[in-house]
Parts: sequence; C-alpha cells; structure tokens
Amino acid sequence: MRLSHLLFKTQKQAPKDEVAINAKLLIRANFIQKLMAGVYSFLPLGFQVRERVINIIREEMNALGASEIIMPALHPRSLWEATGRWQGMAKIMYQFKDHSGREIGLGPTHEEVVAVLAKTAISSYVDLPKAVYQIQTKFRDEPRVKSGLLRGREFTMKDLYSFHRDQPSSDEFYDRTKRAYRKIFERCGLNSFITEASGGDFSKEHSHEFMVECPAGEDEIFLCRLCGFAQNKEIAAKTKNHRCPHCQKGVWEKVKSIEVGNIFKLGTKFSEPAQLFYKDSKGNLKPVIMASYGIGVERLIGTIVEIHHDEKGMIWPTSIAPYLFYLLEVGESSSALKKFGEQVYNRLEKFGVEILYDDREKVSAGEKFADADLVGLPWRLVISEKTLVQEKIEIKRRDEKESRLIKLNEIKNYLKR
RNA sequence: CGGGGACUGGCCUAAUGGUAAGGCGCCUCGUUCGGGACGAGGAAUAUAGCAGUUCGACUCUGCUGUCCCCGACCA
Repeated sequence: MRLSHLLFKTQKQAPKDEVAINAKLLIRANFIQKLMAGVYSFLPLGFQVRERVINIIREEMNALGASEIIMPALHPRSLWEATGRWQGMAKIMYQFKDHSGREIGLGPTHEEVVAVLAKTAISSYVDLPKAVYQIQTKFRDEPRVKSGLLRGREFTMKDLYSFHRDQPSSDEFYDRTKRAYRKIFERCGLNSFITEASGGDFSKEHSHEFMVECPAGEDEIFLCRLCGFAQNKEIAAKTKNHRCPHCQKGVWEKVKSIEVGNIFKLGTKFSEPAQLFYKDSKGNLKPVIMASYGIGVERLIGTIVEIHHDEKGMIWPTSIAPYLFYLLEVGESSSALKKFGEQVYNRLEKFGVEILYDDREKVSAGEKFADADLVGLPWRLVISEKTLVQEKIEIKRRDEKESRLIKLNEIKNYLKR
C-alpha cells in the first residue's frame, strides 16, 4: 500500500483535551477520529488493526466449534419485557419510538435475541450443545464515556452464546472458552489474568473477567503473581498478611487493570423467559442451560496501545500491525534513489509482502522517520544513497535501536506474523 | 447522576476590557535532503451558542451546549 493512497495525515500535537494515551496516539496517527464522546470512526490504518484483531478472535471462536452469525441491533421492546430488562437496562439502553410509535431499543447485548433465535434450532437433547457468536456493533448509553477507546457508547463486541443440556456440559465449554480467551489476548500481545467477579444479575456464581494490568485501567483487582489467582475488588477476599487466599504463598497485590473480556454462566435466566426448552431422552421438557462470553474489540485495541507504545508512538505487535513494513527513502530525492525505492516497493508488493510505502514527495526524512515511529509498524525499511550503492536496504525493528543492511531477498526472513 | 476544568481556523497556542496574532498544517516559488529543514509569498467558514453589563467583550456575569477529568454507575 502506498501512503499517498491512504487517508493519511498525522498530527504533531494531540487535541489538548485528550488525556488517554490510546486516544492521543491513535488520533495523532490518524487511525481513528472522534465523532462524539465515545463514538469513533476507524480510518484505513485503524481499520486494518481492527480487522486483524477480529480475525484472531474469529479463528479462536471457530476453533471452539462455535459458528458465526449476525443479529440485529434494532430490538423490539416486547422481547426485553419478557426478561424484565426493558426497565432493568433502561438507563444504559438507547430506547425510542419509530414512526409508527413502536418502541425500539438498540441492543446493548444479545441474550434475549439469541434465545429466541435458538428456539427454532433447539428442540431436543440431540441438538445440544451448540454455540454461536457474532462480531457486531453494540450501543450503550454509558453514564460516563472515558479514556479514548476504553469505554465508548458505540462499539464492536464479539459475543458468544453457548447452549447446553446440563451444567457439566456448560462448565466444560466455559473452561474451554476461558482458555480460548487467554489465547486471543496473548495473540494480541497482552498478558491477561482470569479474575473472579460477581455474577451480577445473571448468576449467584462467580463470573470471570479477563484483566490486563495497566495503569490506565479503570478497575482494580487483587492478584497473586505466583499462582495467577485474581479477584476483582468487589469480591476480593480479605487476607491476613496480604497473602494470596488461593495458594497462601504469593503476595495478594492490588493492581489497576483493564477488563478486556468477561464470561458468564447464565443458567436458565434467559432460556426460561424465552421458553427455550428441549426434550431430554426420557421425553421431559427442560430449560436449556446458557452461558455468554464477551470481548470488546475497540477496548482491546485501546488496551494494546496502552501497553505497547513509547514516547514516539505506537509499537504494534506483529500479529495485528496494519502492515509489517514501513518503507521510506531518505536523502536527496535523486531519480536513481526514487527509482530504487519504487523498484523495491513494487517487487515486495508483487510478492504479497505487507508493506506500507511512504511515497510522499516533498516530505523531509525527519518527518518520515517520525511518522514511521508514530504509526509503529514492526519493521522499518530505509533506502538511501548508502544502501543504493550496495543494492541493499536497511531494516530496523520498531522497538530496537540497531538497524542493519540486508539484501532484498532476505526480506523473506521477516515475513512472519 | 454529583463535583471540577476547558472551549480562539483542521491541530496547538497568544491577545485579560480597546485593530483577533503566531506556530503546525494547507497553496505557490526557490533552496535543502539520515530524525518533525530553510527563505519568500499566499489563503482561510476561528473567539461554542444565546442573553446581559459596557462607549467598547476572546476577556466580566448568567443560561445553554460540547469535550475532558474525578466520583457514582458499569449485563
């Protein structure tokens, strides 16, 4: 991709009212643009990141055996009346009337809708277990939007719902999903802690939150680095000597963190109101056991920026970087140099190398270097008089200082995501 | 929802009661060419909105809006 083809315009200074690092960097680098509080457009580079994150999530969901669907954002009031959540979630749910006076809500979550949907698909124990997920826009009238992408009003959520005959089946899938979630976050360059939390409205049992330790986080959790046990501060056990209540050995430490995912055992809370029943092998009608599992895509992206950056800009994990290479030329833009740059770009592009070519003219070398750092692709390729005479290119990792010269065909050693 | 702060061209900042100015960015020309280069020239839908005080308001007062921060809230 040529930089000149993108909507690309960086800013030296972030808008003064932005405090959150993720907002400052993503806006400066033109990955996103704020339309209103908590509502963002994703521009070409931001869109690429979002797509890559979504693909990782999708791969892990498919590996679980879940199938992808997509459900509407527009929900009728009646559906939400059945579970009592039209009133229960009124504060956070956008609710309005359409032209005919029909009452509509914008979906903040999809338990109600998915339960109805499952009614047609599930009638017998042989239909179970099943799991479906979607990657879809959610709307929540958050009382307080904050921290750039970390808490918005319109955002993409991957929500997974599983359906089971009984609790053991649900528990087994729940545990597999737990592992899938950790893997997703790990693939995105994040170390997450599985944290016990209250079940909220859903369940008396604990739910689990996936927390990433980060000073920008709005949550506080207690965790033990020794055994990995963690609880959020609402339910955290009081401990003697600040020792881990689980292993009794490690320090029971309080840290700031960001919730990047959460999972709930729903039991029959949604299946009963929706009359989602199945017949067991003896012909008895039983309510389906459900569980739900969510990941906020934009929040995940914001978290990655909070964790992976330096004073110059973002440092994207290779797995989700918008492109692998940032190619630029420095030195006087003699025709030979420019020609070599074009040649290198065209050859790499032809080989399918994921490369972003800073082909802007009348832009100083310093500015290109600064933008390369800000955008934060894993590798920077530089072409100059020095490299031209040797018919080589200079390569440098974004997070390392040293660069070296390689022959063009050696690029194949750097293609791995 | 309670509290606090901010609001001047696309972005940052100056003018604190008296001609709305500068930098980045943008356009033109020239010189540069390994870390946000330099010179000359140019353009711009800018004082958030509405009232009020005043001879005169970016500046003071009130109301409204928007954004940010702290707290509450967060299936």
